[in-house]
Amino acid sequence: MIREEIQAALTEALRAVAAECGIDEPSLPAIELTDPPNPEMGDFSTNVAMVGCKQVKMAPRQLAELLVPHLEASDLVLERVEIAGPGFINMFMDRSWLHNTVAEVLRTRDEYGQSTQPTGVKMQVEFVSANPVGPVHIGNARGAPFGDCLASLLQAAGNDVQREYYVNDGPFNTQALTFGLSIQARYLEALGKPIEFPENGYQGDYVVEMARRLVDEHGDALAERAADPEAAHEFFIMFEDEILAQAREDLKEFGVEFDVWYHERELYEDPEAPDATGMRGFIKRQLDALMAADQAYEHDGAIWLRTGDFGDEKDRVLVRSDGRPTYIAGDAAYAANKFARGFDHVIYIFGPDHAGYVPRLQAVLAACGFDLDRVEIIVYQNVRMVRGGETVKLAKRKGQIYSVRDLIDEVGRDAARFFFLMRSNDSHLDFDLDLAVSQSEENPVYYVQYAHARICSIARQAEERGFEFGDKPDLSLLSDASELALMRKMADYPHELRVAAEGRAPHRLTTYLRELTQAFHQFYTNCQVLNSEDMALSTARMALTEATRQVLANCLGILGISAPERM
RNA sequence: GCGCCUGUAGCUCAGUGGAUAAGAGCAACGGACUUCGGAUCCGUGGGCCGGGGGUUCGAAUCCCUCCAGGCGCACCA
Repeated sequence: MIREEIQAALTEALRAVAAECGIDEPSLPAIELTDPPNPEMGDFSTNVAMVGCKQVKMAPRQLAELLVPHLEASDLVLERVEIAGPGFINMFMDRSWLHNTVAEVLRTRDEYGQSTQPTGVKMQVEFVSANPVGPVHIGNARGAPFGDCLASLLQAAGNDVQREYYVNDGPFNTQALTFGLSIQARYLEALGKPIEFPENGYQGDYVVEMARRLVDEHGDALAERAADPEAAHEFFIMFEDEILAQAREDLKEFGVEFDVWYHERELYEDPEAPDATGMRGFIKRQLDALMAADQAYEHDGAIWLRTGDFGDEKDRVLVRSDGRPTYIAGDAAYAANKFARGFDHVIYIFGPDHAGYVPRLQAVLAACGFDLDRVEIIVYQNVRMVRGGETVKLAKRKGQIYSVRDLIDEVGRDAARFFFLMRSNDSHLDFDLDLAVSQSEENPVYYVQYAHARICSIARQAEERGFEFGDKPDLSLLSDASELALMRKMADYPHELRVAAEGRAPHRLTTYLRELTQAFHQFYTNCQVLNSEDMALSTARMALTEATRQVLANCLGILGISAPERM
C-alpha cells in the first residue's frame, strides 16, 4: 500500500537526518500522513518537519529541506516534492501509482481493501442482546447494523471476530419473569377468570395471542400453575424459543446473523452436576472465586461486590438477601465465561438506556480481576423516528411496538441500514422515515446503489454492442481530471477501512461511499466509456469502471447493503 | 444533585491538532443531454463551528467554565 511505502520512506529519511545531526532514534516523532486540502498541493502531505523540528533545534522548513533529498532518493514513484506553508512536505506522486491501484483492484477483487495480514487476535462483538420478551424493538435496532458492520470492519482488519447475542433468560431475570407473569395473567383471563394484570406487565397484543394459544392447546390444565407467581419463569420458557426464532429471522432479514446465541440460563446450569439451587456453573464458580479473593463480602444478608474500590460510586449487590443473584452476578459470570472461551478482546455494544451502566460494568470486571484493556464498551445514542415531521412515540410495555420487522417492511433493509450507519454512534439520530422510504434523489442510499447499477448497465451495453476489450488495458490512457480523482478515491479505500475499524466508526464508510460515488458520476458525465472509435481508451475506461464497481460492492458489503445490478 | 452524549449553513449531519477557501446531503435559486441509465452532472446564495477564558507556531478539534438539549443514576436489566 502506498501509504505504508511513503511512511517507510519518511521514517528512513528522518533516521538519516537524525544520524547526520547526532540525534537518538527513539525520540523520532510518529509519521503522520495527511491529504492536502487541495490536489494542487500534492497527493500526500506530512507535518513531520513541524513536529520534529524542536528536537533538532531547527526551523520546520529547515528540517524539511534536509528531509526532501532523502525522499527524492527513495524508491517512491515521486514526481516532485515541495515544501509549503509553515513546513508541510507535499508529495506529488507519479500518476502511475493511480494506474497501479486500478490494476490492484482488478487483481484482488473482493479482497481489495482488506488487511492481508491476519492479526491473530480473537475478538468478540456482543450486540443487540435484547430481552427475549417480544419482537426486536426499534430501540435495539440501531445496535444491530452498528455491531454487525463493526464486526465486518474488524474482520477486514485481519481479526478473528465472533458475533454474539446474549439472551437474558436467566431464572432470576426480572424482564423474563415479568413476561411470564404477563402470560400467566392473559392465560387466566382467557379462561374467564378474574385477574390483576401485573404492574409493568407486557401489554402487547402478541402476549394475549400467545396466552390464547395456551388455552387452545391445554385448556384449563395449566390454571393452577398459572396462578403461581413462582412458575412465571416456566411460562416464559414456553415461548422463549418462539420469540428467539422470530428475532433470529427478523435480524437475518436485517442482514445480521450471529455466530452464537449465548443463554444466560446456561450460566446457572452445570451439565456435569445439575443442581436445584441454580447456583452451579459459572455463576457459582465466579461467586466462590470472588468470596475467596475477598472481592465480595456479606452485609445485611446480601452479598456485595467491592466495585467501590474500582471507580464505581458504591459497592453493588451480587446476591440479594433472599438468595437470588442480581444481573451483576450474571455479568461477572458471563465475562468470566467469555474469557474462558479464549477471546483476546471483547466488545460490548450498549444502547443509550445502558450508558449509565458502563462505569459499573467496568468496576465489576475490574473487581473480578479482568484486564480492562481487553474490554471495550461502546455506547450508541438514541434514535428518534420521525414521520411527517413528528416524532413517532413508542412504548414497548404498553404494546405500541415498532419492531425491526416493521421498519424493514416500511423502508426496506438497505435504506434502514444505511440510515442507521450514516451517523456517528455517539450522535443522536433522527431517522426520517419519509426520506428513507422515498425512492428519489433525496435518498442517499439510492445515490450509491444507482452508481453500481449504472456500471452494470454499461457492461451489459458493451456486451450487446459487441465490444471486445483487450486483455491488457493501457491504464496510462486514464488522464482526465475526473479519472484521476476517481482513481484517487479508490486508492483511499484501504486506508478508509483501516481508519474506520480503528476508530470503531462504521459511519465513516457511508461518507466515503458518497464521495466515491460522486467521483464516479463526475467521471461518467465527463468521459464516455464506450467509444467504438477508440478501443484502447474504451478498454482502459472499462477497466476503471469495473474497478469502481468492485470497490463500491466491497464497501457496500461491509455495510451489509446490497449492490444491485438493476434498479 | 451526579454521570454520559450532543450543540457546526434554513433542516439532518460529517470533519476531533494543521495550510490567509470550515465540508456534504436535503431544502432554495439558476444551468447542462439529438451519445453508455436524468435515481445524474455543473453553478449560486447561505456560517461570530452554543458563549467566555486558556494551552499551542497553529484550535470546530485539547483543557477550564458557563448556557442549552437528550439520556441515564435500584437488593431492575
